[in-house]
Amino acid sequence: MQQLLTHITTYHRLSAEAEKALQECFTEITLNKNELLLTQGNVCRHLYFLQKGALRGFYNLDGKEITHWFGFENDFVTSFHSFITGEPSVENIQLLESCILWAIAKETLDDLFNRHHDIERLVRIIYEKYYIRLEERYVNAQFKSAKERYEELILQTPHILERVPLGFIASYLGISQETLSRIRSKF
Amino acid sequence: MQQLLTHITTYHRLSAEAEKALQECFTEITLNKNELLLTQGNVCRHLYFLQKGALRGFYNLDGKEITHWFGFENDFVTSFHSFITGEPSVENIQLLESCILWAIAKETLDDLFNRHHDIERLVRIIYEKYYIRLEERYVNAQFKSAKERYEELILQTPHILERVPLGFIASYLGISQETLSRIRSKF
DNA sequence: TTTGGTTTTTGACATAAGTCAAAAAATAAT
DNA sequence: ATTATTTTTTGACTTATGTCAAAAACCAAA
Repeated sequence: MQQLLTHITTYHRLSAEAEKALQECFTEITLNKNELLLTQGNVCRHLYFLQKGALRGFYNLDGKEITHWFGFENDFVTSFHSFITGEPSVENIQLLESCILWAIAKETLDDLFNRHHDIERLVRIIYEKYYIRLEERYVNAQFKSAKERYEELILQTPHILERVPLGFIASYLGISQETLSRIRSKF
Repeated sequence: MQQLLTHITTYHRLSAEAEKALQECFTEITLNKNELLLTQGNVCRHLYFLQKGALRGFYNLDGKEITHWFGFENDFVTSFHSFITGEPSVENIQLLESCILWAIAKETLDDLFNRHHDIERLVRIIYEKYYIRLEERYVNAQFKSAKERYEELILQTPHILERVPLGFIASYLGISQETLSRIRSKF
């Protein structure tokens, strides 16, 4: 919990009361490797803070699993579309390692927003940062070669190679595993 | 201005006072076709609401212009990264048609946030919707073929073909103009 | 260790998309 | 209308990446 509180100060400093209220609204969850935090078809009613571990978001397309994001320490994770719209999720969230997570339900968060302007500001600022991150990913996906995308990924998340199977990384990069292997072989 | 006020109610209904305050903070701007709303290297200090017209965001890469987004009626536009971080923009915003815009400066918006929780909520909700949109674009960019991306674009923005030269559309789709032409020729 | 399973790499070939050059079509200017 | 300019299409060829199959490397138990 302390880690979550410390982490959010990198975005915005909360008042003591807001911090206390926030603290009371998160619940600790631990799950084991390969377990699913969310299964497609279900509504994702929670936002999670990933304290320790790694996970991936993936969906099924023509019988193949497409990994479209990874989560690591200090990431906020959820099936965003489902969480916001309340519609069933098209994606699954699977643990790549055993994880410690902190969960908050959407209604609880909305309630916090009503009680503490400060917390809504915090989330507004977090959204801004996450939006910028996604914009960067979008530009990479659309306008860079497979090799460039791979190099960019290693730069951004150097630890990823030791923690995530190459098959998932290839999928995330939008290339076949064979192509990724060949890119890697040419140092 | 009325169009802006009406449009934001599709996201969140403001109190009368908040609406009044908001109204006073936007300034009307009209610009002609081909003019630049923002030039790379400059900090983008404003958020704009596009009442009428069309524009594009593009940046230069190896001497080529990469169009990475379009704006149309009722879109909020800015160089988001620059607007949020205060760093010089890497992108340009150019008018594809003569436009009517409403501008608000970042400090003015921050001031509104302090005075009206309600307006910060509105923006938080707008961010959520724009994030979801961008996620969809990302998935298209990364995991779909050029043909699929084109079909998706036509579905989302049917009017785009009459308003935007194919060269810009090809760039936006991340393909060469020749490839786009060939996709189109096979109906 | 040895075995069995998973993950990663390699090879041969197929396909999607890019590049360069030129023609054709559409638009704008005289 | 006629010419000039820009936009779009077509053709020939190249390159990046995908697919399928098999081999190799790696890992985890027994």
